[in-house]
Amino acid sequence: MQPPKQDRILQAALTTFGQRGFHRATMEDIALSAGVGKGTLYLYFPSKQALLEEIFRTGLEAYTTGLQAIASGPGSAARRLEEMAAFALGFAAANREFAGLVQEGPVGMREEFKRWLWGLRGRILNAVREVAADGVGAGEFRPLDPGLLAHVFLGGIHSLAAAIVWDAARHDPAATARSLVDLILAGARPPGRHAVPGAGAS
Amino acid sequence: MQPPKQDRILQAALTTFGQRGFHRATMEDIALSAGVGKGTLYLYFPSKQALLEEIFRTGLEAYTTGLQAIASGPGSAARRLEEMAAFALGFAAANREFAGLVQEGPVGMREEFKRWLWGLRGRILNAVREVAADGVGAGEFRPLDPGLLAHVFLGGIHSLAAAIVWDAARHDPAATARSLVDLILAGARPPGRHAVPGAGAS
Amino acid sequence: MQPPKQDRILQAALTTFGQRGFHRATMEDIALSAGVGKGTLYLYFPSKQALLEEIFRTGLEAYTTGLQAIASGPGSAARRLEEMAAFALGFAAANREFAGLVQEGPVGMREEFKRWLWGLRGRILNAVREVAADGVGAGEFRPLDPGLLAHVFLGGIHSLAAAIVWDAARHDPAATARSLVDLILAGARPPGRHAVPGAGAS
Amino acid sequence: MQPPKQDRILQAALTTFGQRGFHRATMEDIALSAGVGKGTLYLYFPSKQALLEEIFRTGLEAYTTGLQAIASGPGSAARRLEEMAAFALGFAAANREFAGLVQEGPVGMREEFKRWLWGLRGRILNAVREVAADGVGAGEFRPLDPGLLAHVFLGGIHSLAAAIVWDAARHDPAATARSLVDLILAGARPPGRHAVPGAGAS
DNA sequence: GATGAATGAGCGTTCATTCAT
DNA sequence: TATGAATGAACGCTCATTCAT
Repeated sequence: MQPPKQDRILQAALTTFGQRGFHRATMEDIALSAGVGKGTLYLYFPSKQALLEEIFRTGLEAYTTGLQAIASGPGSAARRLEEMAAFALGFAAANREFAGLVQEGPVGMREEFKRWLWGLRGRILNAVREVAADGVGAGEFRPLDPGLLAHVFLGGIHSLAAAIVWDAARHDPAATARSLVDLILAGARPPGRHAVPGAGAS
Repeated sequence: MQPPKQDRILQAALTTFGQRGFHRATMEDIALSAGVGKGTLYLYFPSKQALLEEIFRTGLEAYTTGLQAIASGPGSAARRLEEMAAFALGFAAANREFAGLVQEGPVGMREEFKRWLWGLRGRILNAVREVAADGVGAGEFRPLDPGLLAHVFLGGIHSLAAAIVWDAARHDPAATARSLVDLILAGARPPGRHAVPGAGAS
Repeated sequence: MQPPKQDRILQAALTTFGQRGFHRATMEDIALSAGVGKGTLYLYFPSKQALLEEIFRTGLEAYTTGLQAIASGPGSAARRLEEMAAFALGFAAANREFAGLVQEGPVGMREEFKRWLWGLRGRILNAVREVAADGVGAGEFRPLDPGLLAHVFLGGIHSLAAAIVWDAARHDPAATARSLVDLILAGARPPGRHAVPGAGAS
Repeated sequence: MQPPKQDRILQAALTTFGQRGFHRATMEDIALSAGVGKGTLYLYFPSKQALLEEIFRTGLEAYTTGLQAIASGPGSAARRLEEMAAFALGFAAANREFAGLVQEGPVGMREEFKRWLWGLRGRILNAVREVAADGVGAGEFRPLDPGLLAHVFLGGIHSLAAAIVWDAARHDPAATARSLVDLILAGARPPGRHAVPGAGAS
């Protein structure tokens, strides 16, 4: 009962949405879990939708901001990628309920909010893209499509995050991040073997 | 009115679920879209849930089977990865509505069906993992964690697929697949530069 | 498949109504049980209601007619009452499904049909009433309200019939009829004891 | 709006079920009649079924308890029978709607509840049976089957009650009860006339 | 502010009935 | 005559939201 009521409600909503899914969760469930009356929810949030959106907004904003801060921070491109990966995986591990909810997808959201989500996704992709472009500019990376690297990097992270959420197994975000970045930087081919032009189309 | 009624209904359901989301779509919407009476839906599918699950089952089974066939087919590991990427991106491009629906996530599905989905996901990851292991065994790839490669590979593909679905822009699956695989195989570092132990902390 | 189709349908409807109750029985159930197509039912009966009413009509008409025949037949009043009781109990025992259905009551019947039923009930009460009046007129019975005797007589029979239907136990209609009539004719008091005016207030 | 809402709803349900029959009555009808919203019904009763069962339970429990109290009370057997008859007929007259509903039969009830009803019926029959057995034991009645007397007694009462419900005519429960019991006690035969052995089978 | 009783729009599902074959 | 695929009106029930206290 110590945290301000608004936070208690958000936490209760997060838990409830996570457990039962957005549509199966009722406002009564949430009120019960928050230890407040049903009507009280509406003093702090105008609707069930708004509750969900607020959770998404707050959580994803923190996630995005964290990634952007690292992206625009100091260090080599490789170093920053590794930090971003560690941050993202650590975020998922530290916020399983939230991560699970996000994986349920943009269920029943207003079109407008879906666009905001898509924009956010773009901001994250952009952050990675810029790091990649930095790397290319600095000669740290070979010339490559920064956008493609962003998809592979983030896609890999989110796939791993999904596994973390589902398996409930312990993972070491830092170690996983190191391996992931190593794979992406060094590639799968053995050192010394060069790509043969046109090899892919043989 | 030519395609058999069951297919008309599935198609209508796919479209309606895709446009409005599972929960907002009503059986009446679907019936209208299929050009049949509401009761007719129940002659072919026992419930709204079943309709959704049938769509997922059919589509994802085809997707998974396609990937598995390539994975266990002939060709070098690199070659197979490229074909799988091309197949996956082509599948998403050719089935935008379905791909979009899948991205909505397992909304409101029975726990049992969620487990089936998760198992399917495992089968797909496994297919990639095996190709990766083949590559490592044949010396085509350096020693690496096949599971990690699977996450990076599939994560990258699904991230690109999401972009394809949203942007409605034209993409060339084959070309994108080539670039993607090239990046993963060769890595982001310039050729000749080797990973320096501890380089990430420069 | 030998009995004419109309009878097969009626029999199937009787069984199905009896097993599931009128509202829970579906026309499909009945068609299945009769071994005909659903549409065929409507060639013989205009509606589900009509099917039920026809069953009631046929069965109750036979019941009523049987009772009336005995009532207006030969024999002493006591003798006729005994025959009527035996007939009624035998009818219930021989037509359990039908008797059970009747005990479910006039479920969902049109007001018009309910009136017909009520009229039928009146005809049966009248038949007994006339026998009672005969008995009084002939000095076989003491002066009494024939209508009251009709209620007691039929009420007793129907209460016993309900027990027969529910218990599925074997009963001997003739013996039960004899006991029933004996009780009603001789009364519960020991022979020789006369009703003492005001005795009830002792 | 004065009686507590639960009672208003029960009353409205009783009336509506009585007028339209259980299956034709809709929850909306009932809500309208009770002057509350449709959803409100579900705050007090979990389902339409439950509403019906509650009506039956409450009413029949009162009826049964009343009869049992008289049966196990003081007084001669004859006296108690008369009081029970008066109570039963008075109950029907005072609760016409309820009595009519009961006569509709156990429509659409769960098998479990039907068994409860049947058990209740057994309790009532038993109450009468015990009074009859008392009478026999005390020499007040001649040796007779108490169960048979119970069927005749209750059957007669319920037949009369049905007439009361349908006719909407004024009846005097006490007087009718007196006549009924007199008939059953003294029998239909003129005083002094004894049953001739074998007469029934002549 | 806080509550929870009350509301009623909305939806999945059933099934008697129709009608093209 | 016989069929059963197709229909859509009808209804029980849920739950987000409101508002009197």
